[in-house]
Amino acid sequence: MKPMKLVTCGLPYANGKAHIGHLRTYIPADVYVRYLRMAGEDVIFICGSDSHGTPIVVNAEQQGLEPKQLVDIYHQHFQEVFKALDIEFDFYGRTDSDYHHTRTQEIVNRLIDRGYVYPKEIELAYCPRCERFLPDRYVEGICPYCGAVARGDECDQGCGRHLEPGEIKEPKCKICGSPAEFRKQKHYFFKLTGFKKFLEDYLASLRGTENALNYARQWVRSELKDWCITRNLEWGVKFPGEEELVVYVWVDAPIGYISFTERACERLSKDWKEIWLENKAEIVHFIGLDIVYHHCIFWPAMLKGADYTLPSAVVASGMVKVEGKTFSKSRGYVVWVEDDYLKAGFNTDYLRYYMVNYTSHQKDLNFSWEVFRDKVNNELIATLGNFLYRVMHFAWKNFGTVSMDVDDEVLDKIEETKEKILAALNSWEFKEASDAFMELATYGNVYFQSSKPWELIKSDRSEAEKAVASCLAIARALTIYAYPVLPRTMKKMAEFIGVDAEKARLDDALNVPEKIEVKKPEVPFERVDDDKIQEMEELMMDRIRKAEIKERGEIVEDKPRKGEVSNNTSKTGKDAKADETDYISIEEFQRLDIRVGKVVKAEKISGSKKLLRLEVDVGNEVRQVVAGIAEVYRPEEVEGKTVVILVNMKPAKLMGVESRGMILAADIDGKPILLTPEKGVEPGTKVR
RNA sequence: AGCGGGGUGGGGUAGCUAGGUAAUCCCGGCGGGCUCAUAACCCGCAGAUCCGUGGUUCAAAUCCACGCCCCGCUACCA
Repeated sequence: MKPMKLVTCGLPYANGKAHIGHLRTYIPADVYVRYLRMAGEDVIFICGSDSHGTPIVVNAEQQGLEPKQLVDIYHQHFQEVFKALDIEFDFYGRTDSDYHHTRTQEIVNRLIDRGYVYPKEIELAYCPRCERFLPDRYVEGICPYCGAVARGDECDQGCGRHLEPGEIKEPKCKICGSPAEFRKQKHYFFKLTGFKKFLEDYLASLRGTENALNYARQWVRSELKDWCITRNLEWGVKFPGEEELVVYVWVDAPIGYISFTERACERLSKDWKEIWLENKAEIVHFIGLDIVYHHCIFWPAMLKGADYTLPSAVVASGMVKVEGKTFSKSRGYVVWVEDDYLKAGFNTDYLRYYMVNYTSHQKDLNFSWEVFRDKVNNELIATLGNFLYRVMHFAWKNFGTVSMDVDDEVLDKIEETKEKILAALNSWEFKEASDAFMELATYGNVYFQSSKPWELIKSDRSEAEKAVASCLAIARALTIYAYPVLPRTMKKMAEFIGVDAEKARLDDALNVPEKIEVKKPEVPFERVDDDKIQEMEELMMDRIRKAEIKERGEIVEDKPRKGEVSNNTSKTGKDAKADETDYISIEEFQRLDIRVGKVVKAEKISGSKKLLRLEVDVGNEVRQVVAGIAEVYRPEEVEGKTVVILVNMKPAKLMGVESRGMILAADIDGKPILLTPEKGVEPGTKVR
């Protein structure tokens, strides 16, 4: 009998809404669990909200809430989002629950009893006004080495040097802005240094994705430091014997994997001790790349110290980019799951497919609305959906019930697909798994196309039925194989041919019944139309623009500082270049004939995504100009607009259309924003 | 700065840990076929000096060195 499997996902921090970056971990994990179950494995799948830590306390305070109330909000939010996306945990807990506190204290006590914890006095930043000790990220001051504005622990914007506590000059509380001071405090440390040898051996045998393992191995090879595991906070798990201290969140958060397992096991009538104490299960952690060292270093050392079962695999997903840019909430490069995606009403299977199929689990995933549209329309619909529908529809219309005399070659192909999926899962390559069923769908389309049942039906009904039977067997296999990725749609499609996808096993794809009764099918997927995508892009552009404006305000303040430090940063290259800019004379500038123009007509250039053909009134004439603004502006938006145009631009032909002039625009990451005069100005007015 | 991961046709992506006929797949472009199917399906064509420079080898996208560029992480934010 195969060992039980426990699959966990990194706990979302209950301090903000779910975004697309979260899904990069949760969707593949859910897909993995669904596949395992279909392969006949016994799996427990758990997760929960990470409720503790300073940011939650601060954020709650700023909103006039108790920490628990804030956690309530996001705990609820995440559960709703997961439900909407068919991410189904056996148990979804929260770390501010009693049972979790109990388990955490039990483990911390074990570590203390075994001599892995010792007290030590350290200096910490304290804000007298907030009456709170400040984590380094909440301390701002001046770097003693280069004079740049720095964070408590690191000169993050200047020389990059690591700062020891107390080293920073003029420390200020980032929350209230008042001066901070340093105070001596007794804290407790975990003897991580004693686990170096253990970790080296452990990491040599730990399974998982290379991105995580390589990173962790490297980390252990370098010098390990003991780990401070207490904080001066009210909110959290009390440290045994110290009323003033709580356990550091990164100690208690992973213990959630244990405490949530306990609760899940209660529901499932299983024994959690078999998993966490008796080493009778495989433990697989799905995490984001940013928390590798917690899961591959601190966490195993703690488990080892407390004599709990060690994880057998750590699977780390790559980063998420948005429209090609680094994911950033503050800069607007973010897709919110609820406010953006769900609100727009897209089928949730589309996003599941995108998250799984875009690229290897370890690599960076770029989310772009255009790619989203293309993947849905050209892959899910054109290849998979179309095949399912054309086959079912044809079978229903012409036969109703089909005798399943299936081509052996087809059965082989179905078997082969299953093998590919299983192999892919084994190496955590979910794209490969989903590519495997997409390939089967293409194979089905080719089979249908080349056997021409629509012709055969007129001459040889039984031959036609054979062809349809083989295609139906493929369609049936597809509803099963694709179910973990596209549960909603595949469940629906499976019903038309009498399959219960939720209960099916992968092996069932080959157990073809003698007859299949086909019900009138519905179209599996709705197309994603361009207008909707444009709407989503505009929503994002708007957000990015607003973020830009906000950031610009900040940059202005930052300027003097940047000048000061530019000599000893690695970024000097760019700055130096800026200083050496070739100046142009006023005469040279005057050679530019820049005028205000009015767009009298605008239309798309067929075959081009970026270009619009404009007719612009520049005062003495109407010019034809081709502008690369179609990605951001629709023709009807541009018509009537007053713009700024370089009139004596050398004429050029773009996509075969002559352009006499250039419309000026601000450039935000390659997206143009048209310039327009601040007051009403007649076309032809010179710009100087 | 250190460490880790990358740089492959117009865009995206596979292969590179076990080096061997100049390379996968999806969009997009072009041409053809089909009409059962959601302008969906099928077939074919065009298009890559596989970041650069050296080196190892009979043979390198694939191994080694140096360089350039992008990204992530660096333990008291989670």
